[in-house]
Amino acid sequence: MNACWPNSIADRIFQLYMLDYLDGWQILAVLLLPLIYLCRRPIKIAYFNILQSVLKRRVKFSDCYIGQLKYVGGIDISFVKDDAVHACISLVVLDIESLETVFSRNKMIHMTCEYIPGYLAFRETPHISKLLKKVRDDCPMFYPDVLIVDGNGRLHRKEFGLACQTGVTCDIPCVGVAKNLYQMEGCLRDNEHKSAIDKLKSPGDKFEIRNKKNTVIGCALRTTAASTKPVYVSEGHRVSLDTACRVVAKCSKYRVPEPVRLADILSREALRQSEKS
DNA sequence: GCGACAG
DNA sequence: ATCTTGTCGC
Repeated sequence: MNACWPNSIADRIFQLYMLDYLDGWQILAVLLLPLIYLCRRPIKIAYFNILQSVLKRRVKFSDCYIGQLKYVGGIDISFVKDDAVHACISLVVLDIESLETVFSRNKMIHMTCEYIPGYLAFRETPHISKLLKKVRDDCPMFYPDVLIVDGNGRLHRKEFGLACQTGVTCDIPCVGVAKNLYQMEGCLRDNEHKSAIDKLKSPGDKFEIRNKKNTVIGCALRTTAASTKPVYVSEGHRVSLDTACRVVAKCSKYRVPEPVRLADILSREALRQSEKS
């Protein structure tokens, strides 16, 4: 059963309202979101489509940093096996030069929305934005300058995936990193794609991924010498694809960039600890 | 309508 | 997302 109200919804509406992201009708639209979580899948999808297109108008696929890039944040959510509700979300903040953890926080949550491919953001963004807001209030000195989430940004059917929605909702520069290719028309795991992967020889090598409309929406990036399989990097918000790739390449010791990797380890560990007690 | 499908 | 040890190779 997912018949419960997301307790973050008030925060979310307020946040969007304050950022001047929503007019009257759109506020109504977001107010209805918890009700929509209870509806059937086709209704959810129709509604999510509308919200995506509303929020998409705010996304910026260009570099607009304020100040210097110092802290990189990573977000990940881990789940309990056979339990669709209980999960743990972790935020890790690293110094981009030394790659040392300067801050981390995790929190037990319960998911209110099922996973629908293409609409991952509606499942994860409420929790991410809540955690970020808390960090911004409690320890603003460690608030990340750029955030890496594990999920796509612009590399998405509607060019508006998790990283975009998180970036826009929280108004933070955001990069999307996916471990698998999100397949859609014009971008498939076919032989052409596989042969392009084979051409990636050294860390930092990448190739563009294009839309059906021939727009560059993301990159396959080889992060280390050891990993044959690339990660898929795309713009989230307030970063260009070029910058996104540079940030990801810079903080990759292993295939998955450190912030996301450490967040994954931390949230998994926290989940195991809470299971014992 | 059917299949594919980030986490 | 989750289950899951060792093992082969640089």
